[in-house]
Amino acid sequence: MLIEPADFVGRLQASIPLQFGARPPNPRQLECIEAPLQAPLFIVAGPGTGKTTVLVLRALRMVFVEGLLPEQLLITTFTRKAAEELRSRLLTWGMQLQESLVAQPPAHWQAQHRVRSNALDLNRFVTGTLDSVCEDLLSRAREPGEITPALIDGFVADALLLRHAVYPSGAYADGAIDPDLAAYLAQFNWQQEAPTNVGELVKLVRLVSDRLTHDLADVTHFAGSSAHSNARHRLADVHDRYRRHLAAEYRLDFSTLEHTFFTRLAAGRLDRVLHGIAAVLVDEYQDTNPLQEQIYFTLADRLGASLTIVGDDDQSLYRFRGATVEIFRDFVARWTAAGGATPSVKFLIDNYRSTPEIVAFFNDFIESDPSFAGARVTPPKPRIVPQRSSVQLPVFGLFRPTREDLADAICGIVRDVFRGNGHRVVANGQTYLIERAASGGDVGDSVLLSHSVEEFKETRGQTPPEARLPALLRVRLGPTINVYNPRGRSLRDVPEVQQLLGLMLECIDPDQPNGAAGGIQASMRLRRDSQRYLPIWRDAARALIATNPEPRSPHRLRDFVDGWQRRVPQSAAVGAWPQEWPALDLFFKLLVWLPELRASPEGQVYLEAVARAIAASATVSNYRSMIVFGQTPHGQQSVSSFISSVLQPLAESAVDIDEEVMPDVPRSAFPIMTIHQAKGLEFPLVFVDVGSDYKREHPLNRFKRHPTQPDGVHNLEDDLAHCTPVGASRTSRDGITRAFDDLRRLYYVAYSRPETVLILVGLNKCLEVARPLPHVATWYRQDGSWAWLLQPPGQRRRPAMPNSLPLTLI
DNA sequence: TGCTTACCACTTTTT
DNA sequence: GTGGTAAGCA
Repeated sequence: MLIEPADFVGRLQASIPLQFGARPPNPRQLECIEAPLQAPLFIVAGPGTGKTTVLVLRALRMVFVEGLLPEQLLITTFTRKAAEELRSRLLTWGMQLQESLVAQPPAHWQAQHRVRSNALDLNRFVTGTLDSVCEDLLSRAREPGEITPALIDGFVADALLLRHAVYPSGAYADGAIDPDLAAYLAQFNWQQEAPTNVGELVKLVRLVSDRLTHDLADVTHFAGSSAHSNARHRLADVHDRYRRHLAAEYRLDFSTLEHTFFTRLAAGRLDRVLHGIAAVLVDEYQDTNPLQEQIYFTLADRLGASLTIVGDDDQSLYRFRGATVEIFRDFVARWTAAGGATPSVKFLIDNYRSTPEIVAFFNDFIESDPSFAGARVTPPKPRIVPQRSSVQLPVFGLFRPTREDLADAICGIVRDVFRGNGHRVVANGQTYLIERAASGGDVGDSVLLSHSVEEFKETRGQTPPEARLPALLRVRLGPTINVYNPRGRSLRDVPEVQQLLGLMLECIDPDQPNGAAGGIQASMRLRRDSQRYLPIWRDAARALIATNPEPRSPHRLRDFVDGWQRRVPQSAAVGAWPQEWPALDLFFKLLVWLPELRASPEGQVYLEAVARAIAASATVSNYRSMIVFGQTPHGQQSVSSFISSVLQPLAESAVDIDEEVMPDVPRSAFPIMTIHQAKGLEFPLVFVDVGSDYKREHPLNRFKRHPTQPDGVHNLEDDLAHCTPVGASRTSRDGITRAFDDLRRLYYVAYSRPETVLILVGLNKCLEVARPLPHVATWYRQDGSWAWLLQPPGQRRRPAMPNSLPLTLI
């Protein structure tokens, strides 16, 4: 024992004082940190209660007090980002503890303690997402002569699924999808539409196949069901072919990675690499799937490892990828049924993030529909207890007649708060002042959370796309305040990216001497999106060239492009045009004329995505994204190769942006994010969009506010219920009810993000009583009744306005 | 209250 | 393109 149990907390406070706001861990947190290792520990932790902190401190206690080595701890979480955060805290706090031991050795220490403490290698904690840990351990468990399976990404996996399973099975033949299969799969598609092309077919087959794996389904049983018998047999065949192909080629996709890990683990083939693991700690357990649960159970069982589970059933958001909140909800029962010792259950309910008003709001929200109670851990975690003191600001509601008015109002608040002296609100005879933090508050302290961050609604007719709230904010806040919404627009639609891509295209593939547009491009058979976008990009480039942008020396943009088109060097110092030129180099040279793209945070995200697309093509294209000189076949083919392998995917929106490029959202820009992205984050000022899109009660948008039918994913769960062990626990609540549960959890996450100010925003329509717009976010219940509208006893007439608003309208 | 016509809306997330 | 709700009118 390096540290006496009683000394541990003291040293924590001394060495990591800021974490608890110079306050010792509260008694509940301490109980979780110190709970004995023998029994599994199940922690239900509400938002802002420091659950990751507790997990990290429990891990450190295991090392410094219980005497485990870092390499004996396996700690997993759900996303890469969370995993990085966890690891960084383990390292920094662990090192601070180590330093405190050097500076002030405990009284009982002898020489051996110092040696042991110095020998502790905190880098050897086994941490990561479960997938990354599985991958790592599988490759370490490799026997001599055995081939290490390679992990493939979703794009490659789908290509293999199509080629080696869907086609050979006959599910798609003579240009048509097996009608039985299409009819069966329709129920799992959103809006219940049958797949009409191979792309949609693969997506749905992937959905079912992955789910069969995640749910540990009995595939024979699945195929043998009487309903949709043909389709099920076909699907089981596709599933089987795909998995056999992957196995034969030593490849793993994400679900087979976990499954392979599980089977080898159960067969004892991983005992060598897992030897010594004494504790397994899992964060975000509410998003665990059945296969992952069995991995954890088997790990704990085979290794006799101590199990610590942390999560919040009310914050489970990942059903679409197999997350099964029931596994968390029923953990105690499932664990004991599997033969485990009775777990110790702890609740963390002290919230250090939000003001009492905000905590009361989300507490009331989660309890506002009695039908949700059955979705929660029993007994449910108690109401969250606010620990911050009030700053005398209620939760606000900002509702306006039109989207434009709403955008204006939001902009006014953001400007007043971050560029002015604060925003003053008079409501209910009171004056409230919303101010930025005295020490360096900036726009990045606020955020707009929305179901979708898309800036434009694609309308199918000829009408121009309609601007959504994020687009209106971008225009109204600019140019003084930038918006940070890199996911709001497809790369191909961003004006600056269009200029860049157009310039590249103009350089490598100029018009023919006779004036025909894009010589080589014109000769290629391009798909529809490319035919549409390539000319748009060229136009954007020409318009930019025409403005003669800075810098104009040593040469103008026009001269640069002209030089490239004629393949004549600009500088006399360079003799002839090189035999081949890397496209990436052209890309970087052109950036000189695109300062916006280089300077803005969004621009950097876009640039990274385009650069990655070019680099990726270098690995698949024959020309390695080189542009070859001359009117030769190679010269032409290198250009057409670039167009088809780089520009075509960009035109088809097949290139994803990666926000990890920006480790932190820039402080000076106004961030807009989906609620999913905001999970785990906190902001002083949060706008939650509860209804900027809904002009009327319309059936086509009910699914995102008050569903009338289950979503595809709920139907899939129902359909597979009979052939998977976890099935019955899911279907104890029917599909439509689970759809409501999901919406409630989504807005619970949104409402628990703010530290100081929460403002619900939407159109006036949201508050109408005469023509109601049912929405879970505005506290409508599943049965259609409205928690904001109380019927006074004895009165027959409904009130004209909601009369039980838990927020202050501004 | 019943009928006709105008209007509106058709995701999101990750390993 | 489609299909249902809102709103106007009798």
